[in-house]
Amino acid sequence: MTQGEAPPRTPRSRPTMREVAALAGVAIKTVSRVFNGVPTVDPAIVARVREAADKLGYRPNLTASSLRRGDGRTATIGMLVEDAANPFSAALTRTVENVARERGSLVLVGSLDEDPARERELAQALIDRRVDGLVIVPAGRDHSYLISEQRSGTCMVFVDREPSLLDADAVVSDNRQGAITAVDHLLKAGHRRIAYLGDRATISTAAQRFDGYRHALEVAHIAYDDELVHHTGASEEAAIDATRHVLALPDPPTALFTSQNLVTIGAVRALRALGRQHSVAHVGFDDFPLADILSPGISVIAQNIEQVGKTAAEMLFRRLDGDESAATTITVPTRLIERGSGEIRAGGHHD
Amino acid sequence: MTQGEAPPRTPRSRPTMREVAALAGVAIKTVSRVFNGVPTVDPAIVARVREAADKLGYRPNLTASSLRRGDGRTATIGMLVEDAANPFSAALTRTVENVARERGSLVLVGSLDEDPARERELAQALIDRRVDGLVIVPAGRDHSYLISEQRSGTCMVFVDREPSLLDADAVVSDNRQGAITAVDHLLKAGHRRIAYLGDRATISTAAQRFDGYRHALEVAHIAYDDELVHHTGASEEAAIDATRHVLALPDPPTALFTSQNLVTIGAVRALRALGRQHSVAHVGFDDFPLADILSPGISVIAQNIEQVGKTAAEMLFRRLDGDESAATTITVPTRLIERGSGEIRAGGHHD
DNA sequence: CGACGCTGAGACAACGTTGACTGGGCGAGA
DNA sequence: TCTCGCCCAGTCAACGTTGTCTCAGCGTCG
Repeated sequence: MTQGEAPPRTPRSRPTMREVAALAGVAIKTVSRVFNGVPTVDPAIVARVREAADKLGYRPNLTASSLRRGDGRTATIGMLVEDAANPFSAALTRTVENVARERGSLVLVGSLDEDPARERELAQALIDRRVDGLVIVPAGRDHSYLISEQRSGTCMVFVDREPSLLDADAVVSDNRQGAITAVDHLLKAGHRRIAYLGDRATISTAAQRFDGYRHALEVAHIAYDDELVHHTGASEEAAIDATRHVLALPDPPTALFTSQNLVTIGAVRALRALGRQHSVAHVGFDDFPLADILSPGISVIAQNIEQVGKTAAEMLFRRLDGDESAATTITVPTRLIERGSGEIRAGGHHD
Repeated sequence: MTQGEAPPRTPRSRPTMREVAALAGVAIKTVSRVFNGVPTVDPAIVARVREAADKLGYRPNLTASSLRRGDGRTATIGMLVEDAANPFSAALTRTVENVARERGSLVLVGSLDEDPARERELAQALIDRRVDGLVIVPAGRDHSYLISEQRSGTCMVFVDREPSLLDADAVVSDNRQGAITAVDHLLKAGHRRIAYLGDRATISTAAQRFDGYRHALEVAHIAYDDELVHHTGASEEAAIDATRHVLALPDPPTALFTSQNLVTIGAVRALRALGRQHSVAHVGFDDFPLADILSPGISVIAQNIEQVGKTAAEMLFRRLDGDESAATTITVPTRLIERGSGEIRAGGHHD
């Protein structure tokens, strides 16, 4: 099998309006009118054009169309998330996609892996493709590079974390209040030594949750103890180590507050490995699948991801529709889900 | 606040090469050369152009570029999955994105929700945006509508399920062999009555897994019993019902083979609700997070999603690079992960 | 019967960019 | 000194589409 044999290996490239027009015996502009649903075309000609288009397998070229069109819209929005594979990002992507679909738009996704350089690169790549707008879960702490894009008319909404050095819309969860709720819940169960295990404090959401933790302790007149606090980064292994470490202290915590998904799961693993899952109370930030099926079930502060994503996408499209009002940050409340682990009382077992 | 106040609300539209050229005092083509890294430009002019571009916040318009360019490539590929939010699709998307990124491409995603009409619509939407290629986890059973697109030069690779009525590349997991392995494993543990709970049999992967189940039983000379088989669809609730139902039979199964993720989780829930999780053996198809942390841990047939996604993306890019060889289907092996639930012996408890 | 308005279709240019070609300046070799 | 060729930047047209304008045909009304 060398190369010669394929006989009807057709033109190799996509048919254009010109070819459809030629086949239908009309002007190219008429084909354009047909595909844009302009009503002032003779039905007989519409039929002829459609037939010719079908025969050729013609599909309009939206990139050419958007280039020529007045508004230059591409009916495509960009979405930058931490990692398309993680459940939080995936759920967010899906809700944004749903809103976009209603508006006839598609979504270009990119994963940042918490790398600010990647954020810049991918944001540029999206802008170079002239997406109509951007939904960003930012990795970096300096978004001034987007100022000129914003001025050039690219709409953008930040999600989960607010923009820095840039004035733009944002939709975030109430991280601080969520953390306060979690810690209050543990305090109510009688705990006085509550450990904090969380992501790196440079990540703004982690910082807010940590702030909530400190605030709740302060209100309860409990002295802050550095030994009970570990900013581990988002990794199960590190969380396992940190959990083991705090539980091995001379005066160990009776309760854990873990402020991020993977940290929560690491803590769950460590507690089970130590056989302490029924004696150490535990509330995690972020819900996760099967949290209810473990024993004890893991109590969590759940974010309303659907509402966050939906709100963000709707904000973006409102901007695209011409809303010029001042940039806002919308805060979406979290809620506590009691499943057992957070209800273990100090100095005793859960029922 | 009516409308008049914003003072330097600049041009509102993006600067073009023309404007950069004007500011730098060169021809538009020279700007083009600079941004394309053509070496035959005086370094002093390069610097002047770059400076002008920076001052204006110029970013090249890739859609215009790809329109004019010979190959018409958009450096964008399309990816259609079942649901961007589910872990399988999300993991797949991410591996494809990784390969695409190396090639300077971005990924447009769309969720099909098992709806063939949506598959068509979204495939068309992607093609209308002139993606360079398509990675599809198909929802429908008739892909002939893609024949003309394929002939027009759009490359496509099917993932997880093979194309029907279309000759195209595919990358799939070895569903049948995986199911055989699962059932064999249960047979080895002494089980003779093994229930099958799975997705609708119209879904090809489900059909293949069911086929593996039947084959393994046949080889073991175990009569097929219709009562032990439920094609529930991919829903936890339905799986819970089906599990309860088979376990309530006069001659109930001693082991379950669940052929899909949500079905597996439903079965897990049902077994726990009945307190039977330590007496009924269980192997699921598809791994899921925290399967190891349950007790017993859930034994599964794990797909190698990363390899599937990577292989598919690489195939696609090989086609884009001009590979014209005949369409192939690549089968990626699965592997059994023993965690406890699948090792429960017939008529007894696991160690 | 002629001017007028309306309907429906084509001609032309332009969106932002790049491929193909042109042309001026300059150094080298005859 | 003249010519040839090279280097570098510019001109022009085109990618596939649509906005704007034009124009032919036809029915209407004074």
